[in-house]
Amino acid sequence: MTATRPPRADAVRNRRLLLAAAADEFAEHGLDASVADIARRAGVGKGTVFRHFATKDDLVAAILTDRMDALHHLGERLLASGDPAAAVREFLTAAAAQRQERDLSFLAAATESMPEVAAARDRMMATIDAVVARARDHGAIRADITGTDVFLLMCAPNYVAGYVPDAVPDLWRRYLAVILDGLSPEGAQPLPIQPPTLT
Amino acid sequence: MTATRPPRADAVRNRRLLLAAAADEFAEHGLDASVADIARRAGVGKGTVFRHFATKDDLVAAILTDRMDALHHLGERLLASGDPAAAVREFLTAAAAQRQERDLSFLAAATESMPEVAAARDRMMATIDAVVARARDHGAIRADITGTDVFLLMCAPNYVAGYVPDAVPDLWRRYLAVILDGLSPEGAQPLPIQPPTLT
DNA sequence: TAGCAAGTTGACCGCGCGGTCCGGTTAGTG
DNA sequence: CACTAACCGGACCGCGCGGTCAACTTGCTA
Repeated sequence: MTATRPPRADAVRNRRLLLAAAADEFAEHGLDASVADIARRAGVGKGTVFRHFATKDDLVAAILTDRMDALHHLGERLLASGDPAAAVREFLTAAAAQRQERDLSFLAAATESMPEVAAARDRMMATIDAVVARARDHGAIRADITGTDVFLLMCAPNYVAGYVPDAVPDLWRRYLAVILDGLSPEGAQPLPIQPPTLT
Repeated sequence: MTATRPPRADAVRNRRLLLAAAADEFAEHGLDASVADIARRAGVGKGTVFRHFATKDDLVAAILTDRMDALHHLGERLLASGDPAAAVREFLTAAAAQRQERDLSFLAAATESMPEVAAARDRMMATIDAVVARARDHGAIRADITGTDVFLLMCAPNYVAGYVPDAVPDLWRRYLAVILDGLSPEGAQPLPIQPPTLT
């Protein structure tokens, strides 16, 4: 048996500091944020970064899985609540709000092949599927929309709003509203092209 | 007076080769595509790149202005044609098709501060404003949508479709249809947040 | 066809990156 | 309290980048 000791207190603290600093640094400078800057921001040496995360990609993966799991848990809570239509609306709103605070969506492309990230995404996808299926069954959203569609459309409001130079706070709400109108059964035209499946 | 000679024939050819090679290389490797690779792909030396474009950013700017001007001219043609609703639909379809062939939308962020790019964007924006205003006046799209809104929403279908791993051709059409339904007056809920203005 | 400005080339430069490594430090244990 | 394994820090490495330059080649003109 590998009876591993619990990690030292400072190691736990530094790991948390590093994740926070990295999220901030990536949000400000994109994927090009340097490991040295992240270490400086966290107040530790560069070597400490690589002790906790073998490569820069592993660090990115850790941030992403944390964020996706947060949405996963939110989805489960919404499923337990009553209103199927509100659940979809609130899920998409929360996802956009998370991205508004710190837009890290570009990190997804960099780590799509890492199994831990894929697993977290699958967990989140399963929850979205459930939320969307329930709303569809209640006629709260159009019949030809799948969970995968909603997953893909999730990031669009922030992406769109991000093109405005001096960040208008909450502008994403405007485009989320447009997309929600597009998802509603009212006045829906038939969709071309079959819905996609992931992996 | 500065009576400049016309450029030499090989210089004109190389400039064209470089723009094409750079567009391909950026589409494949993102903004990180190296100048050396672009030169190799165009079949010229690295020095030649910097003779035509003072910096890598200038090269990016040249590609972007070309593409935006193409859409600008399309918009003008659509304005001359009859159907206001079809004009919006066709403009957005063409914009998405351009991005489908080679997605270079990420280049915009890198050069947003360059005046020549801003000028090309403003030309395109003016055309979009006209196309959207005409459609709005005819009741073809909802009353609370502006040209800037459409400009911002333009890239969303490709962005959304781009998250699917093994590129489903024309998947963007599905999400363009969702957004077009969201832009239609039918079943439109009031939008939160005022429409943005650029610069 | 002679002359030359314009164009081309690839070796070269400095820089900052991701990642390594080892000597010094410190938190937890018996 | 003394010991030690885990942890930390930052100098260091090799690499590939954007950009420069001086020697060479070539399309145009008179």
